[in-house]
This record gives sequence, C-alpha cells and structure tokens, in this order.
Amino acid sequence: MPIVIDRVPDGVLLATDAGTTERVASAEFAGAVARREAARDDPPRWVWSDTAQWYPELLRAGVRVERCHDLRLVDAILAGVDGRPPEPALRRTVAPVTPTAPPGPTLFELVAPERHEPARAAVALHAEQSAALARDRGAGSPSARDLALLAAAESAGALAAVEMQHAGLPYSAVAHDALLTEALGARPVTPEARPARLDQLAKQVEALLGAAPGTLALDSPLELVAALRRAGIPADSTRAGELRQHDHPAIAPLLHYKQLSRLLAANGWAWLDEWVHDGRFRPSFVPGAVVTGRWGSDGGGALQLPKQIRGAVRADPGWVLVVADAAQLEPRILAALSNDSAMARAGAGVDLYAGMVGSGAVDSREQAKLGMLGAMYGGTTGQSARVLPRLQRAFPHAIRFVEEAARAGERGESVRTRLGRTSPLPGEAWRERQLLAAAEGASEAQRREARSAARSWGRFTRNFVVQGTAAEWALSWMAGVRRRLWSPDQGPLTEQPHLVFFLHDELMVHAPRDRAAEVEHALRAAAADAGRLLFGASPVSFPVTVAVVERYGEAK
DNA sequence: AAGCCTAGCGCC
DNA sequence: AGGGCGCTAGGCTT
Repeated sequence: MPIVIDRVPDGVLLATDAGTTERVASAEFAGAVARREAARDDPPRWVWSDTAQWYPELLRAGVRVERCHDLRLVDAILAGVDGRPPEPALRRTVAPVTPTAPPGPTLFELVAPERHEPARAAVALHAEQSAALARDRGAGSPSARDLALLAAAESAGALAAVEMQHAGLPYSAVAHDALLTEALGARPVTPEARPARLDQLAKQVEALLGAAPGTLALDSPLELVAALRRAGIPADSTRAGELRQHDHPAIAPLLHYKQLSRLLAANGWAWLDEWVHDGRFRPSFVPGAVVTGRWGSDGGGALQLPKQIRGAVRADPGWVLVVADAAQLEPRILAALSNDSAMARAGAGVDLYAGMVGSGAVDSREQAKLGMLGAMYGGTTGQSARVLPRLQRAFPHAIRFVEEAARAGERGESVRTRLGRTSPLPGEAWRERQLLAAAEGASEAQRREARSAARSWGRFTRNFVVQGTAAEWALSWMAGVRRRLWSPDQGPLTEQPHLVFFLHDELMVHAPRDRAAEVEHALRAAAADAGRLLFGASPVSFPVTVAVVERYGEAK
C-alpha cells in the first residue's frame, strides 16, 4: 500500500494514495516529502502497511522517517491480544525490499493509479487500529496506554531495522579472510575443495579410526557414528558434547575438524562473498519474527554472528563502535515483572548474579546464573534444579511469577508480556490430547503423553513472559537511542552516529570518535528510560555495559 | 529439481 | 523431560 502523504485530523500522517491519480516518480516524491518534513516542528507519524516494503526506497532517496505506525506488525500484536487471525489484507505479498537493491518500480508504479483499493484498505485499517489501541478490553487486559506504547516501540524497531540494513555493519573482508586463512589454510581455488588444515584433520581422523583416506564422510552423522563404533567408541550421536565424554585419540582432532568445518560452512569465504560488500555486512533483520516479539533474520545470519569472527567487524577510520549490552536483562525483567524486592536489591549493582551471591542466596555466580536460567526456561535437571529451592526461598515472588506462567500454559491458557503481547494458544491436537487423557478409561500412556505435552507448553509460556518482556524493553531501548541520536538536519544517516547492530539485549552504534561520549550517554539514558516506560517506579535497575572499540571482538 | 526433515551448532 | 531462533549439510520424499 503505497504512499501519498496526507494529514488526518488527529495530526497523523497517513500513507495512502486515495484520491490521487497523478503518477509521481519516486525521487520527485521523496524530495517533496523531505522538504515537507523539514518544515515541520511536530514530526509526523507515517502510517503504512509494511515498513520493510516502503522505507528502504525512501532511505535511498535520502528521506529519513522519524516515527511510523507499521500496520502489519501492530495488527499482528492486536490480533494476538484479541484472539483473532491477522488481517488478510496485511499479508506480505511482495518480498521486503533489499536496502541496497537497484531501484525497481517506483512506489507509485507498484499500484496502478486506477486501483485505490489497497490505499482505502490502509485508511480503514488504520482507523480500526487506532480504535483498537484505545479500547478498554476490561479487567486483566492490557491497557490502551501499554498497547499504544508497544505499537510505537514495535514500529520504531521496524524503522531501525531498515536503517541498520541501509547503513550496514562496518566489516573488514580482509580481516575476515586473514582469520579464515589462519584457521583453515589458504582459500581453495574451487569452493568444493577442502582447505588444507581441514583436509589434514580429516585424514588424521580417518587414520585414527582405521578408515582408508577419503573413505569416510565426516559430515554425515550416520556414517560417522558407524565409523566411531567400528573403532570401539560407543557413540550414540556425533554431538560435540557427547564426543567429549569418550576417551580416544581420534576425538580431539575430530572435534577440531567439526569446529573448523562449521566455520567454513557457516561463515567461510562463500558467506563473505555473499554478504559482505564495500566494507559492509548487510544481513536482513526481521522485526516481529518470533512470537515473543524478538527479531529474527532471514539471510546473513545476523543474530548468530559467531564470537570467533567478531574481530572482523571494524569501525571506519576515525570512527568507533559503541557496543552496549544490557547486563543480565532477563532476570532483571523477571524481578521487575514480579516486584521481587530481594532480587531488585541483588541487582542494585552492575552484576545481578554477583549481587545474588552477596546476599547469601547462592554460593557462586555460576550457580546464580544457571539457577536463574533454569527457573526462566523450566529446567528440571542438573545443577539448575538443585539450586531452585534456594532461589525460591531467597526470591519467592520471582519464582512464583514464572511458576504461575507455567501453570497457565499447562492449563492451555495464554499469558501476556508487560505491554500486552499475548502468547498463542496451543493447537487443536494439544487440546484433544488433554481431553482424551482426562476422560475416563484413558490409558497410562495417554495420560503420560498429555502431561508431557502440557509441561512442554508450560515451559513455553513460562519463558514467553520473560523473553517477550525483555524484547519489549529492548525495543523501547532501541527506540530511545534512535530518538536521542536523531538529527535530520545534519545530513545523511551514515554521516552521523547511527545504529548498526542489534542482538536481543545488545546495541551497536557506529560513530565518529569525537562523538563516542555523547553516544554512550544516549545508550545509558535510553536504557533508564526503557525501564521507567515499562515498569514505572520499580526499584529494578537496568544497567548497560558500554565499550568504545574499533573492533567488535574487543567488546565484552 | 524442489521441498521438507533431522542433526548439529551458532547466537541470545 | 531447558525457552526462542537461523543456517548448513545430509538425506529423504515428491
């Protein structure tokens, strides 16, 4: 649903081509918009179907959008709250536009001027959504204020995602290549050939397992397990964790092979060729991809950039990377959600886990971390389960909160994040199973399976409230950082401090060195803002660690 | 050839 | 019997 801009009575700018039959070239359009934007004191909020669809082209034309309302993303949230399917008109029919793609059809050519239905639908949807965001849904439902905040944060995230793709993460292909060469040997002439170091390790493993050179497909788990067994290693799988349990001379080189093979397959030269150009890594980010509200990615693997290669992420000369990480975000979120004052006190410093040790609740930082992760994920075994009783005594409100979220899921109910994002309900098969198991004459096996499925859904809802609220905090943080860095008068986005990376609880800003302190302040201040936005006067703090570095690998 | 699944491992 | 993802390779089905 493309774009003409118009004022609507509440001061919102609406993206619609209703009433306009003129064909306008997009550059011309963008220029007109830019002038109009610059003349305003009160920044407009653009309303459009899909930020990822429309914003890249505007950015390329030099137009930055400060605020928007993403109909598709907001509708998905509201649909979840109201338990209805998402609006079909907002289904994505065209792939999102690559920020660096050569200009395709202009915005106006994408919809013939004689067909205004999509635009009219956009107007109607926006009216509906505005009403829905303001509607009181009764006790226990998210407030209009919270949903509006969530809509704004989600939409701001969508803008930031496009801007990050547009700017790209500064990345040294030379450094990456050097790193690969150091680990694997020189780049083979053909992509199928095994680099020297990898080949050497493969032959070593074959020899140690008693196989002839070139006869063992190390990348095939089935073949490898068989070969291990033939060599007297009682392996059930080829997972690194299991292999380490076995004592055999072939294990060490095999683990090394697997590590290098992984590096080559996931982030080797092919990856470099595909994703790094002109000194920038431009992965895709997908806001709202995960039901909890976390972002996803669909190309480039932005959210899985291995620590091993982060040294290749390098600021431009004279610039720095300001890398900020929200310290122990999820347990802090839980402390705030549950109003657990003991946990809030433990989190008064920068290290919540150390604070838990200091309060005497647990013996070690490692124990604190494992225990909290287990509590938030629903772990029932190992060390995390052993620590749980102590956590329960020390932080009863926090533990009760996640337990109640788990029980709700086990009953087949939905749960909500702080701002109201609602978990999906289990499917029909799940319900059927629970009913059958509860009926008279159900077999022991049926009851056991139903119980297991219920527990599993409970682990999902248990985690949903924490992971989802953490995602809301992170979106609010990002939106705040973006707002604080915003200055449309100072030229293009990439000539001033700008966001380049986001990783669930971590933000990175690429900035001229002499502006690093200002950026650091923005990152810290926005984090404090985010805490207040979500939790008001809660005593829980949300400290961020900030590193000003030239290479991402130096942070942390 | 394309699509789907699993194994395994990378990130949080 | 620990939550959420994406990606690759192998291996199967269509």
